[in-house]
Amino acid sequence: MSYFENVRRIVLRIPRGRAATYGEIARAAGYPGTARQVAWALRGASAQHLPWQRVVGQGGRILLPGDAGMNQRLRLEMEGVLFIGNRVDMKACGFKFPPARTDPKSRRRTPK
DNA sequence: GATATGACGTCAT
DNA sequence: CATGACGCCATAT
Repeated sequence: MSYFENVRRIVLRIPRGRAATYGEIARAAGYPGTARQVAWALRGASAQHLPWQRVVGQGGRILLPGDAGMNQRLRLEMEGVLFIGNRVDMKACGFKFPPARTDPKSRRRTPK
């Protein structure tokens, strides 16, 4: 299992109309402190069926430079993500990842 | 193994 | 708010 695949899984669970930050994704994927690598993994995301537009920087800031950034904003607005100035309204559209469960009872799918 | 590269994050100016 | 320095770490060369 590669780093890329784990990150990919997390990104895929961001619901439509919501957004998450690189750092949050890194944490949710089990690699805290690897926000940059998340960005790296998203290169070519468009060719990977990944909702790359739902990944933004801390505070909802769009970090993609130039046209790509405009593109991202449009895509987000298209799916209903709200903006406040140049940033995503994380307060309203920030996706909270479910906390990692250690409780065996609630563990589901591929138990082993 | 050594260096270089980033769609990052945080803290200090 | 704008910069800059630094830490971070998977890949690329």
